[in-house]
Amino acid sequence: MLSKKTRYAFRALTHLAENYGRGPVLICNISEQKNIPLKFLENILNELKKADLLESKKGKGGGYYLKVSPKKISLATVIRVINGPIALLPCVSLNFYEKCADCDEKHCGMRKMMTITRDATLKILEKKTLQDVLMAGI
Amino acid sequence: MLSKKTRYAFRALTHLAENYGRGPVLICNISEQKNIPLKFLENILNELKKADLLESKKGKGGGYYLKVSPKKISLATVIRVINGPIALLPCVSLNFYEKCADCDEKHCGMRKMMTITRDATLKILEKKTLQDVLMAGI
DNA sequence: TTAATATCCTACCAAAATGGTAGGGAATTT
DNA sequence: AAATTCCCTACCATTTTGGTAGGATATTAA
Repeated sequence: MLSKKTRYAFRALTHLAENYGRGPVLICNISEQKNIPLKFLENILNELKKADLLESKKGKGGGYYLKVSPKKISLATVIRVINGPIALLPCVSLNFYEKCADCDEKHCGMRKMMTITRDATLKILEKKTLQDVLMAGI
Repeated sequence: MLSKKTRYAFRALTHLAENYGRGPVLICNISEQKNIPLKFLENILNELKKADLLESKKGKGGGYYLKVSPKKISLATVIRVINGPIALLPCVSLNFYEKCADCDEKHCGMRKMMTITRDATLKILEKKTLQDVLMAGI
């Protein structure tokens, strides 16, 4: 399951996607309109910025905005930044790989099943973008 | 990610699958051979029993054994019993559904994306069984 | 009928993750 | 220099995770 934080992140990002190309949006506006605790949102947006998905401006007229088009931000990317691994086992994760303690990876049945599962999941999550979320929401 | 408990459950179940049809297996045997903390394993097996995947016998010659063939136990079933929901959002879960706080389900883009994702994931996890895990491990 | 063998049940516990809050610092604009 | 806005560090309560302890209960065999 995605954490509450990740769901907040998606809500904030779709708001920024709706305002793509119209300049910075204030944290407090997103917070109010999307009903996300202000201080919590602050650090979510900051993490997304550090992950190079957002850009920010300080001072009057400042705020946050998407660094690239909503078409170029996949759901997989967002999930990885805020939620962590997408795979069901660390030993089949592409971005957060960790070796298993006891198993021989060449002959581990679970690993093979989880690899197939990961591929099926990623096929969707890598392809679908913030743009798709917007379009599907109309 | 699957919890450690869920991974223990799968390891225990594959052991029981290997011994399917040969009578009960002792908890302590599974614990030793699969390197799972004994007391923790006790309650994992018990949960699997309550979920109707296992049967048990007390006293000498007792132990645990699969209630049905490894071919009939899907990975999805095991995950749901020990790990919980498979879907990425409660509002798209088939077995653990919960309504979202703020969204109108008919017009929620995220919900639609997560439904597609769930279907892709379940297509694998519902079809693959303990038997497949055994076969893939050879 | 008693001892041995196994599972079953309840309760507890430490460590980590989750979902925040508080308060001030630093950059930018007017 | 004042106002605005993001940025950073630290803290905190609650829940989840990953166990452990100890005895109760059922079954079998002598």
